[in-house]
Amino acid sequence: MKSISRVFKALADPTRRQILQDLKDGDLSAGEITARFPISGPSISRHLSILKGADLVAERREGNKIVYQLEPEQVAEVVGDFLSAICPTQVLRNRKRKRSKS
Amino acid sequence: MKSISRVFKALADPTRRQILQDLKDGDLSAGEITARFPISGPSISRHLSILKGADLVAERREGNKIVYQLEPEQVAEVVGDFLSAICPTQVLRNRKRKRSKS
DNA sequence: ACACTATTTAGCAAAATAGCTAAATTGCCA
DNA sequence: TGGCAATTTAGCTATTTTGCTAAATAGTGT
Repeated sequence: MKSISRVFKALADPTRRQILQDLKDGDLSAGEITARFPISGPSISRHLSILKGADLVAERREGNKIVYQLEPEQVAEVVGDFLSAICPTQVLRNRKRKRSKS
Repeated sequence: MKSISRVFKALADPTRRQILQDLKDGDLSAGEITARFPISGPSISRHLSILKGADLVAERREGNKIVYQLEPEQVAEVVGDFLSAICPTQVLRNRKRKRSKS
C-alpha cells in the first residue's frame, strides 16, 4: 500500500488520533498508552502497529518496555502535501484567522 | 458522529481523495466524476454522499445534473487544526524545505 | 403522458476493521 | 533455570465498508 493511503487509514480511527495527540506531550510505553483507553492491551497493540506501519510513530525497547514516540515529520509531510494539493494557497494562509464553528 | 471523524473517515478512501483532487480544477457533475473512475455510478454516488456528509463538497442541481464543488475551507480547517495539534510549529514551518523521500 | 437522461436508493455479497480472550514472546531478576 | 511483567501474536466474532445490479426518483423535452 502506498504511504499516503497507510497514513490516512491510520488517521481514520479516533483512538489512533488520540494516541498521536497523547504522544505529542512526550514518549509513552505501550502500557502507559493502554492505561489511557478503555480498550484491551492487544487492541492498543494493534493500533500501535498500524501507526508504526504508517511511520507516524517510532518504537524503541527500553528494558522491559517498548516506548513509542511521535514522528511529526511524517504527519506533516503526508498530510501537509495533501492539504497543499487540495486547498488553494489563500485558504491555507487564511485558516488561522477564521473563527472556529460551533 | 463528530465532524473530525467524518472528515478523516472520508479521507481514508483513495477514490474519495482523488475525487477531491479532481474537483480542485473545477466543478464536476456526478456523471463526469463517474467517467473518471473504473467503478460503477452507484458506488461513486455513495462516495459523493460521504464527502458531502463530511462537508468536504457541496452539491447543486443544474437542470438534469447534479454538480459537485470542492469546499476547501472545511478540508483546511479540520485537517489543519489536527496538524496543528500534533506537530510542533517548527515542523509545520519547515515542511516545504525538506526533500521528498523516495 | 411518455420517453429519455442523470442520479440516487435498496438490497446483497465480499473484504476489511476493531474489539475480545488465550497463548506466545521478550527481557529482567532472583 | 524459574518466575514475573510487558507486549505482541493468534484466532475468533461482530460491525463497517465497498463494490455490484436492479429499481426508484427527478428533471427535460415532445
